Amino acid sequence: MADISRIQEVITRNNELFEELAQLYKIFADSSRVKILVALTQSEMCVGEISEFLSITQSAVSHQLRILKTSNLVKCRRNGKTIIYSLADEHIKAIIDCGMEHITE
Amino acid sequence: MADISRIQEVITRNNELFEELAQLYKIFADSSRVKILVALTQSEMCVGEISEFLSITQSAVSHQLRILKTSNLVKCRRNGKTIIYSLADEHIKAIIDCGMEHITE
DNA sequence: TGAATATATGAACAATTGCTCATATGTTGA
DNA sequence: TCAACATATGAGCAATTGTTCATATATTCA
Repeated sequence: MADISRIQEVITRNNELFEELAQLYKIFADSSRVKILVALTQSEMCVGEISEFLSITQSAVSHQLRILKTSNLVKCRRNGKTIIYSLADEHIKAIIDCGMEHITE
Repeated sequence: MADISRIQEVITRNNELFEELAQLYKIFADSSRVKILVALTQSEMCVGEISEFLSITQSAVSHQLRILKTSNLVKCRRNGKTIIYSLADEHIKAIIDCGMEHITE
């Protein structure tokens, strides 16, 4: 039996942290974005390639990539006419693996 | 440089798995639910206690707890008039910690 | 320079979501 | 049995979201 009011205080004090945490999970909370991120754990890719295997329009992919980029989960570089996306850091794979472990238990 | 069509095939074949993964993250994608889950990592609690420190109505908490329960993230038991909620398993803390690590890097 | 190709952006819309309000259900103790 | 308390549920609503369509921007190459 823990002291509830102490827990309450911790939650309240770190309120913004938990808002931010929810915000992070919100990005993983869409299957298109999850599939994009999973694909990018294997290899960098351009928009057209992603669009093709997700069976959604180029526009939709572009919108999702913008969300991922704004959240610093992916980065991109231009290569001629195409723009190549890749994961921004290694944490992302860890987060995916962590959720995966819960599902496939 | 990996073989894109192989990646595409893996994504397509495991399609439902990624849908399920996104569904899992969707549950963590709300700050009220995150705070509830974090609080429950510290101690089991009844609905009234949760409602109090989240500053949302008992009804809202109840709705969220139903979502958490349906998704098997929390379990509950009755104790007289109150109903006491606790985490369903230890994975949940792991998922939270994993996201937290990304934020506080 | 201008057509072709690749990507980004904005508006619009349907679907989903989290909340509140009102009320129902369930439990206790007098 | 009935009032008081704790929790659950359903309807309704505003806000957010993911997509498509149309169009803008950027790059290459003839």
